[in-house]
Amino acid sequence: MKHEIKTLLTQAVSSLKTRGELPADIETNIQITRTRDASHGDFACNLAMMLAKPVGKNPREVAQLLIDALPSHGHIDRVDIAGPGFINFYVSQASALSVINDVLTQGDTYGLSNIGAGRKVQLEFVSANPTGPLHVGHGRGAAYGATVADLLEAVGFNVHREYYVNDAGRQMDILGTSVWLRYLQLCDIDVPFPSNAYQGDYVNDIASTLLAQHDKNLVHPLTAVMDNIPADEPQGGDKEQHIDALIQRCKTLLGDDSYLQVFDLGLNTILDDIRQDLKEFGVVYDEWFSERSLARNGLIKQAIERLQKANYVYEKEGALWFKSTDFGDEKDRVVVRDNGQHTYFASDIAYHMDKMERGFDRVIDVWGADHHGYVPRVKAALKALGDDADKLDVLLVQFAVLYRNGEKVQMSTRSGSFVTLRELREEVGTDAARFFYVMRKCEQHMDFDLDLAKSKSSENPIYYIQYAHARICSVFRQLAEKNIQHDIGSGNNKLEKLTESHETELMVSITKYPEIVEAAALNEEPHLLAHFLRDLANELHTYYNAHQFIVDDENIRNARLNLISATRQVLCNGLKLLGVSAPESM
RNA sequence: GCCCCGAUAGCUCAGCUGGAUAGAGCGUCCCCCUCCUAAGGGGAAGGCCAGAGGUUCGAAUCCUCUUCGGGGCGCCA
Repeated sequence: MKHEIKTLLTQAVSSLKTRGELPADIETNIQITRTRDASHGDFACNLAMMLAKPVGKNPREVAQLLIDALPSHGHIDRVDIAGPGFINFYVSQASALSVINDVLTQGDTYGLSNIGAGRKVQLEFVSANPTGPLHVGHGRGAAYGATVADLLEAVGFNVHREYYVNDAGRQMDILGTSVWLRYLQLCDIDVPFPSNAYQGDYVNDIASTLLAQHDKNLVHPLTAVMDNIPADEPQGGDKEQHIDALIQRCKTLLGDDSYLQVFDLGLNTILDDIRQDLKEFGVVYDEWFSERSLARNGLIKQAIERLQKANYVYEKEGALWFKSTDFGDEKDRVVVRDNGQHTYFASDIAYHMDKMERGFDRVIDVWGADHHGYVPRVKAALKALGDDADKLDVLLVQFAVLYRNGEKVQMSTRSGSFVTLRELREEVGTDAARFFYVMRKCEQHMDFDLDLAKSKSSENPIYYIQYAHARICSVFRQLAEKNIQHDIGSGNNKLEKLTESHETELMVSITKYPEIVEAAALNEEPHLLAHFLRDLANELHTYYNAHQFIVDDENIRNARLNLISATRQVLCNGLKLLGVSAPESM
């Protein structure tokens, strides 16, 4: 309807232009909005006020010109000028009622559209280092990314969901070494555990598996392990030097093959856990992209060579630097260190180069807000490579700060004292977690009150929405118990019986649903849908309280049943898009 | 020091990208089940939209500055 009105106005403007009543070169930006107040009709347009000044007439005069030039339309009863020059459109009742049948016939597909026209979008999200279980901070990125992906798919984009696995680098070496040290402890070697190693229990579990697989074949005496290792921080040394020396010692004593086995056991165990965790959270991927594969396939080398060829790389103090300042970054960045190792940034350049080569129309990265400083250099690299950096959008998700008993929960992966996503799901349930995470705009800091989310009381908006859905299902169960048939066809013929204000409001909301899905998808703002569903549930509950559905008059009964059945369908479709279940009873 | 995000009811947040009288939930107070789930509904109170300028027919929304929060700025990953 919105689009139809816009078309009508566009026609009006062009006919006024050809008749010379509007200057031919004037620019129009036609915005149709839904009115907040029913007394202003159903839709409003501010075009007349925007044209008033350039045309040199008062807004109400312009509005009258536009209305006179407006082609007639079967579904519009009346067009008024109101206030300072708004043009208000009144939609016919028949048109308003028709939405109910639309929903009932379209079912699961109501709200879907094809605005994306099959364009390929790649969405990379979570991509947490596989050095430990996902924590609640990752949960927000997971819920947000998955929902944006589903929304984009709902409006017709071809979405490719991807997880970038950081299976290379120092953090992973620390993990491998942590596993080995725990393994030594299991083998009664009294080796001190570094303060900078991964402290979590899961490291012990992996070490147990290692012991089961290799018996004591990977054991080395304490003296060999600790010989000449610089002191750890608690002993007055440097924790970084301490762990790095241990990593080297681990590699030397085990040899390449055995080291890789320990490393891969840690990596795969944790990755499997992450995969399972996300799956249970309703988050699935099309691809798990390995960072190590970049080097293996020569992509990093290729990326750096391309940058060199384009003359954006120079050598300084033994390292290779990328001239990102040529593209607006604050300082140049190292891509290959003086020890010959490429930096993480070099991997990222290669990864993004590869994304571009895979032919996506659009590439979206969902990152934690702490990585915001990283955006300019990645975009700079893409520009330097000659790619279209505008194809890349980085969505920054702010941290979720947890509160327990009114106090901030401190989180640290290293110390092992964090709340995992799995714990959160077990405490509050997947539905509530998914919903809570996307209830806020992603750039909004979020206070996640664990106690509140845990409490299974009416305070939880997700229960409120699910309850509305279950309530409707319950009505139909009652109907069946009373042996009354719901005649959809007859209800559809008697929709004009739906004259109560509650009913009209419900219909308007249902009509809005496709617009909400569209806006939520195109703006990457799932919270719009979350809020819409809350409002829709509220209208349903209000209606439920004010009127009986199972009444003696079968015309009214069937019409009302059609309306609540359509409402149920919209609630169900919306919840599904948010990754939340729609229970039939509660 | 530089950069990003935020500031709206007592609390947690919306506000459709500049529109008509700024909205929800929670909390507080009052009311509603002989009736399809009271896990619900209705009503009341509660606001200098952080502050000051600017842009225009019109600003919570856009721009600048100030104040106050949160986060980030490595040859770490």
